[in-house]
Amino acid sequence: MSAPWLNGLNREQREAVMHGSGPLLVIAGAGTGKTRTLACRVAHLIDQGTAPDRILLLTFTRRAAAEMLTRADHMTGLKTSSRVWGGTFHAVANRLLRIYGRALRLPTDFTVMDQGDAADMMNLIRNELGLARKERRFPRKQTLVSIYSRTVNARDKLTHVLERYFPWCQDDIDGISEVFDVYTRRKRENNVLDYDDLLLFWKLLCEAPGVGDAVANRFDHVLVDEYQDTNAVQGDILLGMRKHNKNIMVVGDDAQSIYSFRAATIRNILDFPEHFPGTRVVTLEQNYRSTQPILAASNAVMDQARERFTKSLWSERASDQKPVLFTCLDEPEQCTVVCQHVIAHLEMGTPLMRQAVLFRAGHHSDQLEVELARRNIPFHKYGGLKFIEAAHIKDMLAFLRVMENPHDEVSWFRVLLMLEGIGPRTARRVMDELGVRNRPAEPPSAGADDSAGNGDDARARGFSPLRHLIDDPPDVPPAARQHFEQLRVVMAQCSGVEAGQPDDAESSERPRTSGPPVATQIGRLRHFYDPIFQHAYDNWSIRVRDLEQLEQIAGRYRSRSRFITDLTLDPPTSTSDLAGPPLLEEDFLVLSTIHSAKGCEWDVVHIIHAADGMIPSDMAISDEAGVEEERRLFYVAMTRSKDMLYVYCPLRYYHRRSRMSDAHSYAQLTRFLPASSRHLFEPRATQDFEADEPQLQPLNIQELQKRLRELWRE
DNA sequence: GGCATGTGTATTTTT
DNA sequence: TACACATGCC
Repeated sequence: MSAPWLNGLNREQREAVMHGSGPLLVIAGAGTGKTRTLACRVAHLIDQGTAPDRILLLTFTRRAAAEMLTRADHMTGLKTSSRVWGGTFHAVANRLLRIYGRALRLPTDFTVMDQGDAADMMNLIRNELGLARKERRFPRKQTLVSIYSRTVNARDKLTHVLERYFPWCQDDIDGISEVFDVYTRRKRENNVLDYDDLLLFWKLLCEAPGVGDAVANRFDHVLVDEYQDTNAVQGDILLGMRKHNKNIMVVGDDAQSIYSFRAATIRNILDFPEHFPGTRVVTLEQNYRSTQPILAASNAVMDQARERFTKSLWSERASDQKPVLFTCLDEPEQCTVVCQHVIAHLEMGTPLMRQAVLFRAGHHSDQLEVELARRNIPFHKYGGLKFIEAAHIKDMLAFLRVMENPHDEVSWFRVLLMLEGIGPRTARRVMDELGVRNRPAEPPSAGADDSAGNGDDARARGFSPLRHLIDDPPDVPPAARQHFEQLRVVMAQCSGVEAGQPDDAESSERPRTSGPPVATQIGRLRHFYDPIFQHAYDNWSIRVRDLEQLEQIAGRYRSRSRFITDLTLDPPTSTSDLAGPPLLEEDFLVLSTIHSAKGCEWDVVHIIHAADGMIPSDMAISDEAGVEEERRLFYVAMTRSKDMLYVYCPLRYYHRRSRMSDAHSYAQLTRFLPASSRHLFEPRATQDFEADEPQLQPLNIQELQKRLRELWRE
């Protein structure tokens, strides 16, 4: 009675898939068929009679969830996957809170702030409190968000977070906690949630008497992928979701934990068996992805790790080809050689899409991108600066956000500052006159059983800053008047709030339900925005394409609310996402940060900038844990490769201070490839290199040997 | 009060 | 290189 999709699984995979009830921990090394196992598990559960909508599949990206569910559909031959609750923690939190949020006195029509919005709000508060004009430099907005986020996600004390991760901010602790205090309140006043709130409120939801059980009981099975990269709050959420029903499966690999900067903690996976007594542990060790020499080199990197789960990955994929360690003179040479190798593999039959160039930081590929463009090699870049972070996209979204949530101060501020003749002062006054912050407070929840919550709408209704703008616009300086009037008109058109309409309860606070389709709204807004845009940005002719793309994406949505939320929770990761599925004949090389490459695989992988200071990043080497994470990062990069791995290290970096200067410094090969593991690689370099800089090679080896000795002394 | 311009500085990874 | 902040002019 073995289902067809069980054929071809190995013993351990089958054990995980067929697991009955109760907690299951799958330690899945790189390339051991983790995705397949999860997909099979979903198929199996559905086949055994579990209703698809009673399965919760938590993944790291929406794409990962979609892929697994599609695979599950193929196995069962059913089209049920769309009913499974699949997605990231944040996306699922958003969905649940819109259904159950009322129990926490959380209005269900909140909007979600991304990190940029959160930073802007921090900045507003920072200025309001007069902290920007201190004699000493107060932490920047982005730093404030990082501190806040870590404190929340790690469930840590501010003092400890500052001491450990932001020691240079310790003197400002009073100001920081004041900012956070206002920030927390302001988010409620503005009816917005940040990323951290989504998790935090989900956790609170689980703990709320009555509703907590209702939320948990909604699911018969909870499955979690990439469990090594979850944080303390996410750990709590799972505990809360499985208080009674213990059907939970988590899959992860401690050797691939690379998100500690987002407060992810390895403790979740290590302590899982204690949190869920009776856990069955299954370890997947057969690697189906990489050739044996690639695996040997990767394992050698992890063998030097300070602590780890012992597992020994093995592969049946024999090969004579060791990974190539290519020593380049400098970065321009690295670009040249990478391009040559990419073309060579293409000519030998590996399409560009089956090849990837991986790097530590988004800007590490800057020079390569220029070179690829020069050679007409098409590529798509993942990670790094995203579409959604571009100023003109944020501008356009600010219009939509204001209409969606007229209490969103950050977006109002952004919108008003776009108008010529309006600066921070006037913007503040206009917002005050519109009553942006005067959102009627949610009435106290009558208690646990009040989840159906009703009747509290009356207080929230009857008043909207948007209606105020349309019916009774505040006065603005003469220079801004015409512009402001145009804004008023376009907002009225797009929001569906007609001037002079009676203040009827259905439409006054919730104009969002009416109005033209989102794409039409964007089109109209662009009429208003285009002149502003062209004035504000020198390179507007390039950026205008982004606005067109935004309009195009909007065409897929009926609801403005969904459009904004999706864009915030699942932003397009590369230009490819924007164009929809690529044409069949279209081939492109993948450029990706290592973080964004998680879970992916390619036939040929090129890791560039394998130099100390790049991998590990200079920013991360101040403490031991940081270096260890960089090591795992390098390991993740190496194990993405199936057939052929190139590791490149430029030996010389130019300082681009001035064009005339040829100042440069010498780099060391990454410390993760000490002399002792060098035999696992095939060394290559350009011929002229040794003649050019003969003294470099011995110098490096000495230094590396010194580090190796230090390792032993530990 | 807005805005253009100049100066100093810090610079990873992402939901 | 971009951003935060100061300065000085309208």
